[in-house]
Amino acid sequence: MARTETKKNLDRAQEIYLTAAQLFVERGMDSTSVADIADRLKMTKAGLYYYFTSKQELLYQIVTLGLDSVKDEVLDPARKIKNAEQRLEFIILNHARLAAEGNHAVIIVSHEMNALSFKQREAMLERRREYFEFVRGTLVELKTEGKLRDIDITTATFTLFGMILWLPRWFRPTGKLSVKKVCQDVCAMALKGLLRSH
Amino acid sequence: MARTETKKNLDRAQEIYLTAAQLFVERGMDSTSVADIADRLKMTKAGLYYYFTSKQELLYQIVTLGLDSVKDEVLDPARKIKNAEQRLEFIILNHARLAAEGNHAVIIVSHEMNALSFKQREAMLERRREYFEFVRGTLVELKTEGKLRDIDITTATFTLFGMILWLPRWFRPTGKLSVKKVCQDVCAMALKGLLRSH
DNA sequence: GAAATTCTACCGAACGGTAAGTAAAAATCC
DNA sequence: GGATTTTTACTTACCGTTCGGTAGAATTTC
Repeated sequence: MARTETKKNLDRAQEIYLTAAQLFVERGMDSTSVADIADRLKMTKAGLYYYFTSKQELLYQIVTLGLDSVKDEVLDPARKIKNAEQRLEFIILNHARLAAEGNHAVIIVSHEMNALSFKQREAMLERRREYFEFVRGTLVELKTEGKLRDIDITTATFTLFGMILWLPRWFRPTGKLSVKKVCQDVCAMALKGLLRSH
Repeated sequence: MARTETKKNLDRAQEIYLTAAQLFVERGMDSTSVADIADRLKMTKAGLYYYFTSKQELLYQIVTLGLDSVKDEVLDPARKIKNAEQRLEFIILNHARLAAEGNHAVIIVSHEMNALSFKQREAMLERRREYFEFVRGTLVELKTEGKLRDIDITTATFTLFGMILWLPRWFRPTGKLSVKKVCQDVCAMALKGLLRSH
């Protein structure tokens, strides 16, 4: 009756979340019906509801997955880097990599959130804010070191995110540009835009 | 019965398009029902259908409005600027201004297009492509002049658009940052990121 | 009074979600 | 270790609501 969190169950749940995430990125959440998700997984709509209680909760699970990815692969490792300039470079390169590789759950975090409940949205915004403040803090450090150009730090932080988060909109890993090359270029452009030349 | 394009009619139609555009930006197109648009305009759903034949066509009208704005206020004036560096600065400053001021029709152009028909989408993508190629061409010019940094030009163009088009996601003109200041900062950051220092 | 504009009242389709049922696997009992 | 019970992982069939869209009447404008 109620769902128990066995290992196998978690694997299947993740598979479902990732498939849904892919569809949400492809066509948007509102244009993706629960039946569409079921079709791609070759099961029925009702079968899906064994794994989540509402479409809203499904979205929340996906968003959580995306936030976990950024935490594990960008935020936590970056915290260990003392030097602010090196840290900034690490953040840009690795967040850009996640975005360029087409990690659907990560991509959704910067998109759909109107569909979440108030509490869910607050929880998610808080985690996002934590990450934002960490990056902004790195820029503040660089400012006190005299390395940052003379532009508003908040504007700089948001605009940096714009450069990174725009990647999934145009970049396809199948083209002639590699993920690595494109991340390096975005990183170079961002760093030159942010830091004084010396 | 059928709609004639009188002057007054056009004014009212534009008012309706802009109100719809605002709602589409606020909540997304799929989450905005035609009845929602009618409510904000203090009329009924059926009354709205006097001005367009389908929700799809309404979106297309809005997208056309947005593309016209960019053409009139960015593309056409920029074509008259001979110097590539000055032209690039003009493009960034003015496109950023449109985005930061909250021109809803302009904002939609970079968002919703899955909802369009194939023909509509092609027509709109063609106009967008024209603008993209113009900006890219400016970067190519700067490259031949030896002024551009050593990064892939396509990546540079898309990333520049990311910086500009991300603006509406975070910036609100009511805060302590002015539209002018934020556009100048974004422009400075972009130019430093793109051009060699001399 | 004719044309332009907006309303009332409704339709059919699609959607999110649920109730009831079930085959197969797993766990429990003796 | 064979029989019995329980749980897992779904399915079929359906419900209530909302949505885009329409026909035709009513109202407003000139």
